[in-house]
Amino acid sequence: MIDSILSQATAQAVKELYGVDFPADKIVPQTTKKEFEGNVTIVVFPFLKASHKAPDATAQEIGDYLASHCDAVERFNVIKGFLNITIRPSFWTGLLNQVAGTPDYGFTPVTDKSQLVMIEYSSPNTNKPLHLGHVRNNLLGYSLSRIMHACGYKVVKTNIVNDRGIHICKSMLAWLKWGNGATPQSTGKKGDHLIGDYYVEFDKHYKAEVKQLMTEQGLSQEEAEKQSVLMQEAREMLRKWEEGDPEVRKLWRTMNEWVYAGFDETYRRLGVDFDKIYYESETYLEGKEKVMEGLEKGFFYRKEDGSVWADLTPDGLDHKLLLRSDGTSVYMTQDIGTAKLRYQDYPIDKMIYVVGNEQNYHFQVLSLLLDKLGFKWGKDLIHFSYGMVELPEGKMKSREGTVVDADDLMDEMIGTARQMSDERESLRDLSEAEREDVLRMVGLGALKYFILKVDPRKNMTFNPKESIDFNGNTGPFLQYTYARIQSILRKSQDDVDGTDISMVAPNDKETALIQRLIDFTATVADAGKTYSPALIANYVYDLAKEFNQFYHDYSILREEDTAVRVFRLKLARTVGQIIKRAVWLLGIEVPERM
RNA sequence: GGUUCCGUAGCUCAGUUGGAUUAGAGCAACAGCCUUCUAAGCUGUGGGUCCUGGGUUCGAAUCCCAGCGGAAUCACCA
Repeated sequence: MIDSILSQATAQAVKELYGVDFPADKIVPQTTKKEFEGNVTIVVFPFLKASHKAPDATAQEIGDYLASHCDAVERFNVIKGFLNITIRPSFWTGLLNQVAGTPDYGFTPVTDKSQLVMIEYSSPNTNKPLHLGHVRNNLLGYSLSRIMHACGYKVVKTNIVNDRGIHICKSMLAWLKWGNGATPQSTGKKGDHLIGDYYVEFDKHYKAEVKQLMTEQGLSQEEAEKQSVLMQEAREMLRKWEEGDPEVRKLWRTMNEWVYAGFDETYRRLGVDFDKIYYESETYLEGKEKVMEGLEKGFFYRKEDGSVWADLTPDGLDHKLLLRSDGTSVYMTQDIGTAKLRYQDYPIDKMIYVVGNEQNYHFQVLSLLLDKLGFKWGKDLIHFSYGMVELPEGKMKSREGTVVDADDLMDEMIGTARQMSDERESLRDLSEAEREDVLRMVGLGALKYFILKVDPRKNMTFNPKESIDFNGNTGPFLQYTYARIQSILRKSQDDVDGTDISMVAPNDKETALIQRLIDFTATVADAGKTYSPALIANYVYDLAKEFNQFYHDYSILREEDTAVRVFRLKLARTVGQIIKRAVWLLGIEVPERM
């Protein structure tokens, strides 16, 4: 806001002084460094070619022009090529009023004309419970959906559940053999964990069998794996499933229901949800038709053995298999199929897939294929690719039992929040239920912020022993700042909105805070353009940090001048509002006290 | 080997549409601050060849090239 006024005015100055048209949007004013006087800085080096003068002389001339032509500018100083501008006090209070008075500040409204973006995330397999890697996926996807919404898109959150295939058959087989009819009810276990246990059980017996074959019959590992009775039984089960064998289908349906009940609980606790869920069992045959269509149109070709391929060498990629020689589909074919269904269901303008970076190549190929097949959003599909979550000793490995389970992790986070709050007074007068709610918000806030503040592209390290912090650059710090602000507001007697504050001259800390509040709009827009929850996270931390410093340096309630007191209250309240809005974009809740 | 991504403090990470003698936070370490608006906070100290070497220019952690190190991927797996 202040930025655009200044860049417009500067462009005007350059035109009038030097007769050169310089695009205003190329002029990006910056916040003045703390060591120098002023609020906003314009770097004049880019204008030197137009002015044919030394940097400081150019800055001086532009400064003079701005001082006489732009109301917002009170005074300025020049250091080398840097023009530091001090904004008029009344302008600041006006800006604060504007931010405070805009209920949807920073967000672009969604209208009938808005584009529709579909975001696919989560996409679990139904043979094991969610772990830390899924948590990263879910939190990123959900936050992204809110950011896109804030940027004015209609958003459809979707989940494609991988509910069929050999992995589920393994669990089913193990359950039949060693389960003794165990159910979530009979064991008291969450359904997804129960099924996960049988998946592990299968793997254990399978490994033992292979080992036995190798030692007793002297087979190579490859041969042993081929001869494994257990694996053959699992394959047999998959074939029966595909034939629609009623027994197998019934068991499959029952066990999947258990898993879904478990997933639903995990999703609910994580605070994520979906608008539309697709099941692979319902979509995996769909892609075939599209591929055949592409074959007829000559986009693809058929090999002698009957398999269908796409030649992507003109695009710098390889040949890609689309249909096996037996006519069955592969992963890529399925993704084409779900794309088709989705496009039937929704008028998609933009598609975002939140999927780990191990599938970068897959999505490069998918984008080309969808484009060839005539999906208008295919070419520009976004693969929101994120890095893995690693443990200090390396990757998580289910075989070695080093997987960090999502449910356990959430329990631990809430447990830690409970421990820390036991030492505190501030929650004493709340009811048991209210207190638990706060602990839940804080524990999950810590987890969510920990994951979202990191650049998604990077692999991140999670150390279970040191666990996630609650101090410093963390979710609880943001929540604490918000709760502290609410506490001040509860204690204030002033009529915040009915008092005139236009004559207040803000100090440096206050102008810095107001500037940061204004920046929220640009930050949200940037986050939407670059698909980056981390941008929001780091923005809101800076804001909260700045407020806490202000809080310690200047009293608010004890300030004697009413106008100044009210101005500060309003500032604090607005900071609170923006923190709440910003962390909402991350899927983090804020408690009124903590 | 091909392609893509990453490399910043002891650790976890910001900063990358090029900007200010001094590259920022947090954690960990050390020293302070609770009769005072919530100490999950604030202040200070120590800690860096921004992987290396070139180049581009008024100016490079940021852009380009080469190299080194790490990750992912290159299946009739998903």
